[in-house]
Amino acid sequence: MTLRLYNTMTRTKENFVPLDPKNVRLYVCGPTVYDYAHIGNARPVIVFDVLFRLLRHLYGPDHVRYVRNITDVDDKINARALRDFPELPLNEAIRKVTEKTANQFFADAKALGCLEPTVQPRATEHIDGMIDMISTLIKKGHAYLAAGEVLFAVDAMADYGKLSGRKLEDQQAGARVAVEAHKKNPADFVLWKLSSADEPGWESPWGRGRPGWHIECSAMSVKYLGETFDIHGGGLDLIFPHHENEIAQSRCAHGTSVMANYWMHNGFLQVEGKKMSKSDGNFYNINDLMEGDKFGGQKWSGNVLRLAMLMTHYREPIDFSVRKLQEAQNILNRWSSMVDCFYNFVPEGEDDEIIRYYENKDLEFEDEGNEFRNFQSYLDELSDDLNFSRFIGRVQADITSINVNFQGLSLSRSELLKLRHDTRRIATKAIESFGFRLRSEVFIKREIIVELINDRLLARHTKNWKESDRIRDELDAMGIAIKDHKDGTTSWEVKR
RNA sequence: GGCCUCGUGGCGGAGUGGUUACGCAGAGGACUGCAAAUCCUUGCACCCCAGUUCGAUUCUGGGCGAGGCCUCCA
Repeated sequence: MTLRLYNTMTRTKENFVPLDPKNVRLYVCGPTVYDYAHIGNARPVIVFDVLFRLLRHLYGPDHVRYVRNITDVDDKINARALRDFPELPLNEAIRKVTEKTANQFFADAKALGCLEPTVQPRATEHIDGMIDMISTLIKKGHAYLAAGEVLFAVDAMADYGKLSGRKLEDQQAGARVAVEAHKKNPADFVLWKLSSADEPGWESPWGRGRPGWHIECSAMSVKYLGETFDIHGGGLDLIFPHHENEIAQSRCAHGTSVMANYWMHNGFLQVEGKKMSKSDGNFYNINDLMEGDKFGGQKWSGNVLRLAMLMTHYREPIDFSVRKLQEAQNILNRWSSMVDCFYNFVPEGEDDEIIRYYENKDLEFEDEGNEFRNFQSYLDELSDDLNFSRFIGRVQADITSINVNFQGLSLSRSELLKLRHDTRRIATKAIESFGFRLRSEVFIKREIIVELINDRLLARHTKNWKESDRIRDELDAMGIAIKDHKDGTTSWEVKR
């Protein structure tokens, strides 16, 4: 099955054909590091991680290049630096803010089960590239100097506004674009602006200044992906003006007809039915949800946040709610219990004093399975414009089928076991290779557990239910869940 | 005002010109010292109106409703 993606440029789903299958190239607009990432920021990070992983499966892990930038030059950063570190020199204060924020972002992305992009370039390390590009634009007549700014001239581009379906006249008709005297056209946007002594700045042919917002992505994408590449992604709000302006800059500078062949945009997020905003008190950082008890009075793992985010199709608006997180938690518990049926055994041997369940081994990507269950079918679900709901549905179906007898197939017992084994293994591989962790990581002395369970078996034998329940609670507090079976035995597993 | 997206059961969500996934939650049952887990059974829907059609939730038009962008907010 071919990969189909919704392309904002054409407003239709299209078959994905890479420019070079040996080098599939994806660019996604990353965060501006002035404050910790909120859960709205988490959506594109997770969505495009799924796309990245899918592309890696389809074209091979070494043939996909994913670039996500860090915007570390921005007036909001300056403001934050002045507020948080007034005693430091500005440059130092800015570095403190961006370092700390970027590191937290990396930690958040990792906790959400996302792979690291191939390259994570920082804007401040690409100022030269931006200056070169601006010079080219001036030389080609697409930009001009006015009142200390270098501005992009939208009138010098015939099809400006194609991505957003917006005509210049419409915007002027709306009269919402501020008219500034020095601009030839009110829609012209800044490529470079001069900095005062107390603002960060770099030397340039137009004086000491700093870049406009849009130019950085054009400069970094050409450096790492070339003049034309495959997919450009980001949030819905970036379509205009950010992506529109990126296209204008890149195409006019390089003289190309397209910047990227496919433009993908994720939908927005609400919290408990309302737009997330600081003033409404429903504003949450990713970290708040994982570390604190701010949302629904409990901590939510990156695993749960990831699934909750993917339960809704990436282009649809999503209502982020406690109820949704609880459902995601329930689903993951079910998935995990399936895994435990197979993986949750106590390794015997001399060095098993410490039990370690979670194995962080690399997953293999080759297809495997049988005529009923195979890994490819999971990829097929996602290949329809990242339809993760169908992926989830397939996991559920496969888990259910593990308990089915496959009647009518006249299988032998060993064939049946093999079929179940395959199903379980493939489902596990699918889930884990899309960023979820089903196995827990715990370190507990095994002998302690065994001792407690033996004590409890003794208590149950003498019908000392009070003591029995007390031991069960004690194990529970250690993160161990137990099950009593008909035959009088007790098994246990690590809680998640 | 301009442009764009979307309206499926209590909730999340597939999908389809006709027989209406799946999951969560709920109800009933099996099992259990009580639990947990698991299994079985089960109720509940396609925003409104008109059109096309033998037949529309699915196609077309209109309406209503929701959300987004047009303000360097993912």
